[in-house]
Amino acid sequence: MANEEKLAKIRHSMAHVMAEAVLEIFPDAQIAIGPSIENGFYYDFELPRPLLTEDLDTITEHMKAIIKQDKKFVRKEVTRQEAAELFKDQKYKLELLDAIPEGEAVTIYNQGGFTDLCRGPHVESTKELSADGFKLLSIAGAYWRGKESNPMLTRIYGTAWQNAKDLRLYLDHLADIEKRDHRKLGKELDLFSLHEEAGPGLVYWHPRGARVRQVIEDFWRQEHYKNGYEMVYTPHVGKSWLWETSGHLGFYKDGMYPPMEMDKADYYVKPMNCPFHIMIYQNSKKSYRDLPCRWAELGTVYRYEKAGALHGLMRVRGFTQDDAHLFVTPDQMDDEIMEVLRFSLHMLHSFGFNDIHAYISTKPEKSVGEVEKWDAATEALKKAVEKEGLAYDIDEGGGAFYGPKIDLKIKDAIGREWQLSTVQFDFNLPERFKMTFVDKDGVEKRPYMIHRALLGSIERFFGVLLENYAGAFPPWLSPDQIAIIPVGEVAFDYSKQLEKRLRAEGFRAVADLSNERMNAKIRNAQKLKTPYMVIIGEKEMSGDAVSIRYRNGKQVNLVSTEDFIREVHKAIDNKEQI
RNA sequence: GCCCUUGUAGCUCAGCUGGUAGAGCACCACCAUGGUAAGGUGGGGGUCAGCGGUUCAAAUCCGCUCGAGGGCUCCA
Repeated sequence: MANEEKLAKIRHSMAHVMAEAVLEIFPDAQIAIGPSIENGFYYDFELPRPLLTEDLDTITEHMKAIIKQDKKFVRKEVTRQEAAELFKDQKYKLELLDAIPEGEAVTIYNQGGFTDLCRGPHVESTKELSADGFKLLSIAGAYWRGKESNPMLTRIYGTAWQNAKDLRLYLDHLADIEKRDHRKLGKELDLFSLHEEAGPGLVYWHPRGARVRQVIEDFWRQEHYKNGYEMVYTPHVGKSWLWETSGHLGFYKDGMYPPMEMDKADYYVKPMNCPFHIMIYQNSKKSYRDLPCRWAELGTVYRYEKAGALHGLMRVRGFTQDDAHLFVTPDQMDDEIMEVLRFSLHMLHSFGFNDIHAYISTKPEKSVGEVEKWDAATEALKKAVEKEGLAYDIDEGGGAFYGPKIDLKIKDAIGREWQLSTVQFDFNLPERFKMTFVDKDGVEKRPYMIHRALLGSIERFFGVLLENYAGAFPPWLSPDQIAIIPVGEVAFDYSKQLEKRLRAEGFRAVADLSNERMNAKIRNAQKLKTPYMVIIGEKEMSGDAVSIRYRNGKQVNLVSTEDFIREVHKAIDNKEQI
């Protein structure tokens, strides 16, 4: 922790050094804000011209020179008038000064050639900064104070560490992230594609990607049946009545694809599945005996995401939610929430995610539904999280206007967090659709409605899996599980028969009978990250055996085919990574 | 939506300050029949994202549009 504080000081000080360097190069620059952030720092400027990547080199040179001068960071408390005088040419600083609450001390830091309005803290001197422990990474635009209506400033991002070695490690980490990029892997492994000419943000699943998706979906359905859910299918479009009733046309219209007119009615492509599930609920009068209803659907929805927000599979315009809605009586709520949470964890664990953190979001200022309901629901969420012994944070006031929620974030193989599961109460839709059930006392009451998605969306989840495994899926998920590689043409027939035999076992096996040398076939299977490559030559043919080459390069020769089949079954059944 | 960057063959990319396009991989054909990460030879394939402008001449310069990348904002 002390180390984190030290790094934060280094990074914040580095931001000041960068500001000084930028002012040396552009004396007329307006400086805005420059904090330390995770792994580094940034500073926002208003510059006389756009920055080029080459400028980063120049700025870096200036920064190194400043660092070597062993400049002291001197803190000083000043009056507002003094500060206003000091920053009279810096409009953003003056705005910041105005924003400091009356009565609070105004402090400045000076490092010789540069003074900044800043509350600190900083290192004592630039000699504590490492001239080769930092790197300027990128130039970006950022709104002044994060407001879309404000001017766009130029932000320079950098990373800074205590020494060159730590910087090296971090840059290696960045390279690792780049290698794992699901967009790149998706291309290399021939899993999916996007086609701008056919519509941005819409995903095309290739055969190899579709195989993985099938495995995920089959598993998902099977587990849902095991856990008391029913599957439903609902339409992809609905008349405006549906969206007016749900309220989407009122507050979410911009997020929806525009309407199609037919028979004098407007039809909208669904951005959510909920109203459709409610239609099923409304189809008959419900008794407390019918509840809880647990209805699940892999529902494909379309949303108009802003062009700038689209990102590979992670943020798209058409995606499939692994959705379910639970309609429950008030006294079923606690148990149902606990079950949902338990089930979520089970699913995440099944896919190899064991480092899970929960975030509970509570009632925001603007909300619908009675306070008692909010309290009861929030309490149910907390109890469930505590019962599962999950680490959790509470985001006070961070819930949606219609109900509190739990989000689960997992950590992937290289420590990045991804939000997958979400469990949300909804006090809005049951009201709007006037949903009821008849309770024991014969009185019509409102059911509680819970939305939940365990994997989030199939597209995004697939992207997370891809990055987590760096494309090397464990055998149970791998598009191809076994590549059969004949040494020469004499082994082609045998290889074909072996392919048949392995497929009969349920394995995704493919014999490579192409006009290539064995070396090239191994290389190709290796590039596709196929977990098992089995080599078939005369020795194997005569002994009903295979020689296994694992994708990690490990080699086991002349294993009996029966033993190999058992081994693969075991790995698949146990969802092992190899 | 905004800022910066960017758009050359299916993929990865080269093409200096303007003179009507190249490589490797992939694909096709032929030869080679091969024991653990690319065998050889030949061939086909591009209105240089689109539209407009400057110019004798534009992949190259300028403008607009569309898309992509990195950010910001947004993600009820």
